[in-house]
Amino acid sequence: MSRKKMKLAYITNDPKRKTTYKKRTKGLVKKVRELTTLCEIEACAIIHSPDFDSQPELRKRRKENRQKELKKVMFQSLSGKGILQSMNAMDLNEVGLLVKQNLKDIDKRVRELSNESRS
Amino acid sequence: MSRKKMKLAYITNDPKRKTTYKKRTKGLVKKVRELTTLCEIEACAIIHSPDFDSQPELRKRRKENRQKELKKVMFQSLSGKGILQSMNAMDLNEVGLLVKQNLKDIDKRVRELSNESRS
DNA sequence: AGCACTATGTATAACCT
DNA sequence: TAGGTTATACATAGTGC
Repeated sequence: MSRKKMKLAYITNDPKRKTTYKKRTKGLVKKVRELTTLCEIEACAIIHSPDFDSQPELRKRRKENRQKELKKVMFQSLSGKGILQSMNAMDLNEVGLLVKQNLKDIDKRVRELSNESRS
Repeated sequence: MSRKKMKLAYITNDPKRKTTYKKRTKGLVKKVRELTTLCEIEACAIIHSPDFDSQPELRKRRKENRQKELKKVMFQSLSGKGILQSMNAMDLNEVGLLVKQNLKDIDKRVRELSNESRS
């Protein structure tokens, strides 16, 4: 978006990608800030920063081994068929209630079992 | 950012705010899409859409009653002292591991208590 | 309400240091 | 590699249907 039009595809060149990542992340954060300010809503961006410090293989393994739970819950489920759709359908509170309910259920189970133990 | 410069403050005018919300949300989603594509990273934006369909009072109560757990965990904790800082410090995986660990601990407790009950 | 337009402000890719 | 500059592409506030 500046001196040249640029294809919207993965930037294979490492330094270039890193630069773009930094610049665009900064811009994105600013946009989120503005949106929250202008409309007084809650919003945040969750960005999984690229792992430039390790070898490609290790990078890959890390990527696979980590980011399981939250990624699944927040990224895939919420973004589902694309971020746009998810944005419209997504309600932060709804997800919060779901999580809370899960924890409540588990906690309840714990308490019930505790009582069983004592009786 | 177009015909006039606009102050970066809450837009009190409802229709205007709604329009801005829609336009900017769309733009934000596009930015997220581009970032994930260009850098092949995982990223998503979580936006709590404004509640225009209810009365101001109801709106307020809803806002208070809902969005507890996830908002706290994701928005306040992660964004902490500001989104910018959180962006830099934030690692999706780290949070995921935290959540996972919590669930694991609870599950472990449940299993232990189950054994106690049986013995 | 929602779309299309467009003048203008903003973000940023390529450079440069 | 990081930070600053600039030409250009993009986002969007205001507007009119």
